[in-house]
Amino acid sequence: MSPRRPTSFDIAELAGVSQPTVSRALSGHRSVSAETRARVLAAAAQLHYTVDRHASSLRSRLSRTLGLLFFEDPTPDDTLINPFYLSMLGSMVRACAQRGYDLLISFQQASGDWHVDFEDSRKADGLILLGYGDYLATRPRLEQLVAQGTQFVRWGAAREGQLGTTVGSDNEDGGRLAAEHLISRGRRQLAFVGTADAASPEFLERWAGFRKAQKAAGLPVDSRLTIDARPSEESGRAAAEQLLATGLPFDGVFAASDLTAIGAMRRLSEAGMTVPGDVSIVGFDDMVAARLSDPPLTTIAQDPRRAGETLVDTLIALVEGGVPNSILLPIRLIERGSS
Amino acid sequence: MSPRRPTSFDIAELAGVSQPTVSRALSGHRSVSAETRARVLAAAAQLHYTVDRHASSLRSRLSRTLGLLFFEDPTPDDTLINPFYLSMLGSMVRACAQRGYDLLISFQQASGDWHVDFEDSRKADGLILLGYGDYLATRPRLEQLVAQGTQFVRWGAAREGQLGTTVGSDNEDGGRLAAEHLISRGRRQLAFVGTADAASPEFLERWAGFRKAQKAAGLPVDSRLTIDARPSEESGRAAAEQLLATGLPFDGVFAASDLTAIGAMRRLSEAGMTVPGDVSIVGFDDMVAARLSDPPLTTIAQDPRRAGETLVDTLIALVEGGVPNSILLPIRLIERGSS
DNA sequence: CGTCCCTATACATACGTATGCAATCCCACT
DNA sequence: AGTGGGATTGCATACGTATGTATAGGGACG
Repeated sequence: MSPRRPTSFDIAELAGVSQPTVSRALSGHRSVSAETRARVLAAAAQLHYTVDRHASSLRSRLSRTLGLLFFEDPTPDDTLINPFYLSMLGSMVRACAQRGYDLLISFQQASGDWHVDFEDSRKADGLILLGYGDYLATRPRLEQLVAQGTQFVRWGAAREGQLGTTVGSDNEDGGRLAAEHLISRGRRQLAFVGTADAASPEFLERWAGFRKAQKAAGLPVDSRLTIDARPSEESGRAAAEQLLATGLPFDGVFAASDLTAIGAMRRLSEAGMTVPGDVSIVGFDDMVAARLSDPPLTTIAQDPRRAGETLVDTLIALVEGGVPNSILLPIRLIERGSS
Repeated sequence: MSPRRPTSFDIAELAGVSQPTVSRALSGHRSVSAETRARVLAAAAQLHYTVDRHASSLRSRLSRTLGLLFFEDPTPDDTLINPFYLSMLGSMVRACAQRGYDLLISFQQASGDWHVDFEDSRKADGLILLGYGDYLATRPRLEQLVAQGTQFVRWGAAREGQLGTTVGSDNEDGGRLAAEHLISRGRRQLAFVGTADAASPEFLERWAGFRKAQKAAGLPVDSRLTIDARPSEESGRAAAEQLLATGLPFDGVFAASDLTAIGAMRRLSEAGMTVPGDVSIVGFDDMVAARLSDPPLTTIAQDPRRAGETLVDTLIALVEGGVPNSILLPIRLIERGSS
């Protein structure tokens, strides 16, 4: 165990300058001559000096830390975080490290006091909000965040008149891609499986883009071919059941989530329909299981790496005084066997 | 934006005591009378006071933060973190929050300078090492950690003469469970698919437990029925191919990973074997795809929630001066259709 | 009634850095 | 040579908390 960790005073003495000069030299302040800076850096390297984050943060009132807040689903299933969020984690950590920031991770209930807690304890310079949505009930907390001057970026659907900065995938375009792909495969009677109400803005957008492209292609849209379903295999199976029960003909299905798609595909196969012979299926998410399903699932993929990087970059821009715009990330189609 | 954030001096004035008394009252120091403490707490609540983490850490030399270090695989695939590690994340965050700690997340290359960086910058009181293994080449860094007095806990195989504290699943028992399950299903000629060398200690243990149980049951062990494979579907398919090529009869397969199991199962089906008619298959991990495969995969499951909690609890015990033992977590069999 | 001890509180200070301001130096310009 | 100004550097201090030490108060005991 080392006797004592070196401070900027030790560096100062070794380099023959004052402590403030060390601080300025290390932070790249321009009023330090090149020669002095070099001497300071050499001394710092020699003693393995690192700035003490706590002292630095105390003085500068900046923590060089971003807070990553996962908001819990209403269903408090402990271990299951939205897999897409998890897949963003890697690139977020990396992007933070590159810019010299740390990433603090935290779970919050949308109804909790997180909006004051983070500001009060000064743990983070800015917040990344995952899964917070834009629900009316929780909007007051965002308003307080803005009032406090706390910087934050949300992942989600960018909409008019929204508070703060948003980064999200172009879900509507994803819906369009799905529709156009099915149409290009000669499909004419298209069904949508997934939630199409305002409580799930992302699903709603997928639905809207899908239906819009359908109309644009001059195809009829039958509202009885929109089936409500949640992102689970069971719900997908149930939705397929309902679809069959309508007695209506259909030859293409777009599911707003891969799990739903896989469940529906299973159920339709069991009912004697062949995939992609009788019906083409397109999912959404490109989760691991999509590649493994039988047939492999054609799906719409978001880019988690880019999403994470963009969130971090946007937040850092905000924290450092910029005024970045909300961003809509492109999305792409992955063609596999199910269509 | 509030004019100024309240400090312990503000609380002191409001409660009619001195600043040190506020500090002691809030930290639960016993030399503060119950009445005074109540007055301080009331004042703190009234002003929404929170301790400034930076000042507190600077003074006390404790950050109340744990560092979570993911070590990268040799293959630098950006977005893919070991899914099991990700599934532990939730419970780790929760456990930290419960104990009043924050969790800082970071990626490291095993060859990097992380071992000095974290100690020097005082960012965390202790480290959780995920994926660091116990490779000879990297052991010196662990030694330096110990020499510095840095507290850490590793996830992995607990072995004799190891540095520091380890938490891991009882992989050997997992292998035993797989073997006994297959045997209970009447299987007699058992194959192992996965890595059985020292570079992957966890896989090696699964293999060892599997073979040991086989011998204990009086079954013959044919080393030609141990096939090398990595955790991917392709590798599983290739392994099945090799297995068939041996010409040896087999009626049970234990794969050290679900992905391998699914790949092997596919390939064997294509080759005309029925599952579980001709051959029973057991995987390892219980990933989402295991439930979705056809037939659903019987598998050995680790408990990510408990794993995360145990890692955090152990590290906190260490940080707070305890001397916790290394821990081996139980593992369980999940029976599904593939066996 | 004095002494001692225990309890509860206040006083003083240190943690390590960043930054406003003053001081110095050197050079150019008049 | 005198003045001014830009470029560097040093001085002093503040950030907000935790803790060692001193102090005041109040019983208990002889």
